[in-house]
Amino acid sequence: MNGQYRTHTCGELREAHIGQAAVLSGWCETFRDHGGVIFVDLRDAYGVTQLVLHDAAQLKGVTRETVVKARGTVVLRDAETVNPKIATGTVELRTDTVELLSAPAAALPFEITGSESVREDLRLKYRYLDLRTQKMQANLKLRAAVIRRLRENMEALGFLEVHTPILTASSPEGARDYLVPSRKYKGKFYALPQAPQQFKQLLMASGVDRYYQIAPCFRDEDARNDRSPGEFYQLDFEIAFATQEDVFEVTETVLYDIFTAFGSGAVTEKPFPRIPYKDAMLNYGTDKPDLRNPLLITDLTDFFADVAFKPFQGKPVRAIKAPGCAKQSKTWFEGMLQYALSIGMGGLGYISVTEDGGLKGPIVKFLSEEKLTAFRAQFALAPWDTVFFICDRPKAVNKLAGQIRTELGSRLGLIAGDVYKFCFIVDFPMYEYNDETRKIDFMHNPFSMPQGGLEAIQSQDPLDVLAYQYDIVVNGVELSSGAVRNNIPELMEAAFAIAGYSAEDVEKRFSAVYNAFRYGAPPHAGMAPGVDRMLMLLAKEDSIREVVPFPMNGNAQDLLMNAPCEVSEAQLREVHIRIR
RNA sequence: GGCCCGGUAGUUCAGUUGGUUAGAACGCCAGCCUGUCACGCUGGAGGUCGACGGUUCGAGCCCGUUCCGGGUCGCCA
Repeated sequence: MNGQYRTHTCGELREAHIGQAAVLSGWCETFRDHGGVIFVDLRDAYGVTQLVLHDAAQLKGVTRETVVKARGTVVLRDAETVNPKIATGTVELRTDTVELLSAPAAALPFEITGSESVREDLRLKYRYLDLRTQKMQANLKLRAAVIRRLRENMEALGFLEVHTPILTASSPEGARDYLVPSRKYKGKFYALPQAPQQFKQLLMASGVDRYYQIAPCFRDEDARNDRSPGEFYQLDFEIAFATQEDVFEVTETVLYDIFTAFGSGAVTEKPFPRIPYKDAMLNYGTDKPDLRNPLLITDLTDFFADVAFKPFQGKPVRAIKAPGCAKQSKTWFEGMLQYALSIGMGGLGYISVTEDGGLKGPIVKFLSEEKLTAFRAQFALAPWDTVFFICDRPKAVNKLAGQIRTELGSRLGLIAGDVYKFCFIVDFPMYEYNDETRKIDFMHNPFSMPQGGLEAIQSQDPLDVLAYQYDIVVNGVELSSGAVRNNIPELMEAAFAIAGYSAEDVEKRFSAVYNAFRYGAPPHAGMAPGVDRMLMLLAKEDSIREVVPFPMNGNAQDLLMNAPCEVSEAQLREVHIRIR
């Protein structure tokens, strides 16, 4: 520090500095004017120091959040006036001169220390004020530290960082693209990449062995609490000559390290559980299960097949045992029923175990003695247990059971807070049936390698073909999809043919990758965990916007910079666009 | 794009069955105060109740339209 603006930061002074002359610069956070003595909390990025003045004239023109330079002497505070809440609380700066370094700050649109409870659009419009809070400063620092550590991890594992283009070609599949009009080529457009997917596959064909990048991704889709509109960052990586397990090993190593280093809770020990998609849908009712929730879903379709209970006849039935739940009040059960109705269920049946071990509930009388015995045995029922039943159309029953499982978990307080439960979901189906178009579509990534290769594509029912396609999930949040890629042009043609694409379509739509793979492409696989979602989990934030420095609002507007905005006629003319 | 909820002071909110001059807290302004740290005390300013239209003797409140915000579903290969 050159001493012109400061000799110390506002977080630095301690008892060792007593008696020294010091110069501090920062924002005036609060004033406490006692007439004869005035206290000012001076804040900078490193902390807060109390200034003591004896003449109000020294503060002429100084308002809250005005930036000033204070010159004075470090003095010890009396024992009874020590402030244990701040690191500098045993000392203060007896201030001789105060000099304005900014214009006097205008009246604030909201109180900075209370910004968390302010309307989000107002916080975003004045983001530079919002970012002054301790919490947002901490989130900025966390973001930098996590990204630095991600890089360190990937470098240590031998990955090569490669930057791929931001201005590239529109891709026909997937999310809506952000388009950029071309000036030199009338009627043509660049697009911002939804992900560097094709580039990283081209890098594999280029002889790069292990690629990674903290990659910006752009998608013109509507926002969610865990989904930024417009743009977000992924830890994108791809490995040549790799199997699914090779990718898992990297993912486990990096995520375990990051969540252990920056999280506040136990992290799943390696190896993370691998759960087949089909099992996840059956046992948890979702492909992104929250494993903190101990409740499991059981398939009781066969059990009820010969039971004369009308609502369950001819439909799949799922059950969830909630230990001790029968002790809940009637109101509690009412609340669960209301929730079930709100998600479109017809009702929510259940059987409870009474204190003396008896079974009660409207369904009991439809079950024979043998059935009841089998029921008790299957669920190892104890007094006060409750088993809930979910019955619906085959398309809906798993999802509904999953929602009931989640709701029961949270209403019964079964979700532990300080723990990160990871799992891989594996063996996703390659295709799914689209009810609307009555066609077979790719379920996830069309570039995934079908399990069983060409033979499976040619001989199996397409809806039975699995892909080397996987997700990494933590606490019910999907961090990323990934896949072993299809690197054989002939197999790509066959896989696309099932979804209704001709070889010409494939060559036209994905010409770069398709052509590259004709000249020798190694087998490869990869993944791309979302950085913003990681940060959201690590910072324990409910909204992804809390960990993004300058996020757009939910309607994809930048309220600070006023984007999107109109542009001049001249600009439009240059890029051959007329607005109608 | 569908559905649900909301819009009252700079901010966060209250506002009863439609009824006198629309309130509180914090912030802001002025004054007082020599040990506070969310300082305290006294006083003051600050409102097109999102907008437009309607019902009514009378609308912050009821109805319609519209704008804006939030959530959710669609969407996110």
